[in-house]
Amino acid sequence: MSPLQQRSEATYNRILTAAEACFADNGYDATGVALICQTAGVSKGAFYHHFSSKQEVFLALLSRWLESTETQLKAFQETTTNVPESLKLMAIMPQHILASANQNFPIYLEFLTKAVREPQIWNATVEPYRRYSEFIAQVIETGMEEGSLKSMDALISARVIISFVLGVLLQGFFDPEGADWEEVTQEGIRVLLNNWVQE
Amino acid sequence: MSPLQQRSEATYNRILTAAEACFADNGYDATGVALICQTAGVSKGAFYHHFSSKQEVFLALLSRWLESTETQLKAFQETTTNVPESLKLMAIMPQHILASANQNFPIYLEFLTKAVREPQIWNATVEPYRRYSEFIAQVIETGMEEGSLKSMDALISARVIISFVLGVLLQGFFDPEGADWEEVTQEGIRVLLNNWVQE
DNA sequence: AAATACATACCGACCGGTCGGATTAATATT
DNA sequence: AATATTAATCCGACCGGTCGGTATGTATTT
Repeated sequence: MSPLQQRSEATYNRILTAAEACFADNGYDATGVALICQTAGVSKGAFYHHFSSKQEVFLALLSRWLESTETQLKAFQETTTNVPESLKLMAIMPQHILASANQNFPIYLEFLTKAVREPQIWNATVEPYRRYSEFIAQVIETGMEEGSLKSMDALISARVIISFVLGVLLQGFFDPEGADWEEVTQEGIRVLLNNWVQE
Repeated sequence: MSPLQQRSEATYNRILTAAEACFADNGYDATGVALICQTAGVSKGAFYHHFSSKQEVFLALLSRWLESTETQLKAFQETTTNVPESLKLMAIMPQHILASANQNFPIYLEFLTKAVREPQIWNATVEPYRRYSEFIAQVIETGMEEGSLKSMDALISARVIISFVLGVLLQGFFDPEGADWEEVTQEGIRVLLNNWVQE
């Protein structure tokens, strides 16, 4: 890669990470392009050289996030040994993902609010989410085949798990002091699995 | 009430409902005061006569929503007879609340996103939510005392239920066609209660 | 020299909020 | 009952400022 390309890519990333920070701090609308440039230490010309609009940065951020979660999911697919155990692990995973990237949570919320009105964003958000659901359903079905799980509607159960995890996530973010969310997760998963595991 | 007061209150409400619709359609930031006025059939002067700022309308809307849910919750407190059964009912309730007010869901999301950054909104949102949690916890404790529920940590279990319901709500809104969410709710509650109910 | 990468100055649209005044209604006065 | 006075309600033109985006110039690399 030539030095010019290198520099170009560097500024591109500077803009992206700066935008991520600004969006997280102030929200999408309240964040001006000028602020992003200033934070990135870059001029407006550079910004519009790399991105055609503010929304494009937003979309780039979105896809980057989705890719990373997708990757983390794939990583789990390989460590799967015992089905109930891996379900337990996968349920706890999002907690840690978000714990490590807690300051970015507002952006994800913003993604959701935008997704309501912008079909482009909706697709980009919902499609990977559906993959996630089906993946979990598949794990459950594997468990049923190997006899470690009772017979049931795998997709419904997958939704139940995801719903629970999602809810804990939301609450944990908004009211971190409100409860020991780690414990809540444990208890919920315990109860759910306790019902589904074949003795 | 004098005719003048009547008219005043009428325009006040017109502005509120217009704002609710506009916010739901376009989001908070994208909704200009001018649009709200136009929708309400009211001048800008009238608007700023009743509200000191755009944000104040938003807050008024928020408190109105919180009050209504609070009321609906109180209503349940009185129909409580059998604890497991009423838990089941209460879990289904939010579904119907939101099903009837589905077009307003984006606003609630907006409430949440705003709550992240504005302490005033955060307080107004989290405080009633905590009341909600404690209310459910209390119901559970009642069930434990009367022997219909096993002995457990009531608050943790309450969070588990709420998490699950919240998650279903979110998913059901964003991906209504993705699953039979009614069934998912039923199954989740069934599993949870099945574990907690004293045989 | 040609192209890529960036910088600066600037435009036009828009938006929240203000302001002076008009209109309506309630009250006091005659 | 008619009129005058006051107060509340509402109108809409307008302002200050912001913001996304553009036009144009410069520097650096190939």
